Amino acid sequence: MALKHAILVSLGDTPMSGYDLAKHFDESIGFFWRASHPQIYRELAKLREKGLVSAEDMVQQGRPNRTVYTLTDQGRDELREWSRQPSTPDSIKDDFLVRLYGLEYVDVAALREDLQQRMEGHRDRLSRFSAMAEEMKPATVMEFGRLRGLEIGLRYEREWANWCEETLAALDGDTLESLSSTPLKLVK
Amino acid sequence: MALKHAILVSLGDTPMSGYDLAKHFDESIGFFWRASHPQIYRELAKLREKGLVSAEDMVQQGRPNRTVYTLTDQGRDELREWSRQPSTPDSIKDDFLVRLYGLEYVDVAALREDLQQRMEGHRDRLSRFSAMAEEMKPATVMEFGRLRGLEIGLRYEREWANWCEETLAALDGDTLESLSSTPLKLVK
DNA sequence: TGCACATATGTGCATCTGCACATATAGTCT
DNA sequence: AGACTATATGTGCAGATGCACATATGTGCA
Repeated sequence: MALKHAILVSLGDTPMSGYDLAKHFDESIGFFWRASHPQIYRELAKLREKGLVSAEDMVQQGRPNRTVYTLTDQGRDELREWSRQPSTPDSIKDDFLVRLYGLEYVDVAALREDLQQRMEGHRDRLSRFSAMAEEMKPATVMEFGRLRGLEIGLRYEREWANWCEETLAALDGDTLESLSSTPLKLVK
Repeated sequence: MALKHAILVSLGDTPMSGYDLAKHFDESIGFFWRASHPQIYRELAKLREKGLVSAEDMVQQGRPNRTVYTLTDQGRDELREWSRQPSTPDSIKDDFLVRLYGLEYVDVAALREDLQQRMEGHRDRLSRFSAMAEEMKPATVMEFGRLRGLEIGLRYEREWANWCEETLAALDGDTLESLSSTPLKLVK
């Protein structure tokens, strides 16, 4: 469970409110670990109880008050402890690939639409990541790590975008029509 | 939720028991959607109740009896219905990348170990996938879809393996030592 | 005045998921 | 005879997750 740790790391950069964190997850660290705001608020409450973060109420004029959380030394210790455990292997869970796996049972027109959407998403992120990576000149250990993270994100998006394009071309062309539609039988 | 649909598609290939399905998930479709055996048995019970699969008890000699499940026409309809909904965007949840993002707080020796492990895993799967892809000569629509799935899996593993190697080299070299260890401050 | 919107923080509920544990049959190995 | 392995199917529980909904403040706009 890295939501906890993603929050701790984020708060290590700078103290933040739950609201800030939610936005931060939407923008930067969210590529590695997504989280919704209720999830974040709930987790913050737990972290506070355990003393891994400290909380301070900030009065604001013109806007509702905020509770700003700060990483504690205990939180830092927890991060180090956690980093000594082996990471859980990455596991893909992709709706779309399950459809492709069962292509015979699927509405191909809808799949094509979906694929188009995906491709655009991957291209968007690819260009955003490329721009970000070019700006980064790592001067600290942390920045080095983040650039490496950006780098795998970039490659991930690039491969997906290309794959979508190729797959779309194959689906639009006569590839499908040339194939038998007989469901395959697995050998026992 | 594609576990349901991953099961339906699998049963479309050939009727299977829960035990068979669990193995099948470990081997083939599991690259797109992982599932443990309790999860599969529970899901099967639900699918049966809804009439999306039918069940038949098979008496075996020398081994415990099995319940074999078959995809029904209703199940096929459900798959088509499902395929018309847009797929849920793929979301990465990676422990390891969160650590890299918070590199300053992390035990780098442990991270290196972890990275080595990862690289080996990716290389293993890469060579397995390559071998599988070379054997495949798609003759049906279904096989075409599965080859495309294998193709993205292959690229995914290749990029990860390369990235691991590069990152490991950077961590083993003097890259880190040349960097300041001052935690970066984010601009507000 | 009324309404939508951004900020800010939550609760409630249904499911998904992972992990440990339970149970039963039959073959193999020492 | 006892232990181990493979086959086969589950239960129980805790934690993660997603989604809808609730609530409060202040600004801008028609």
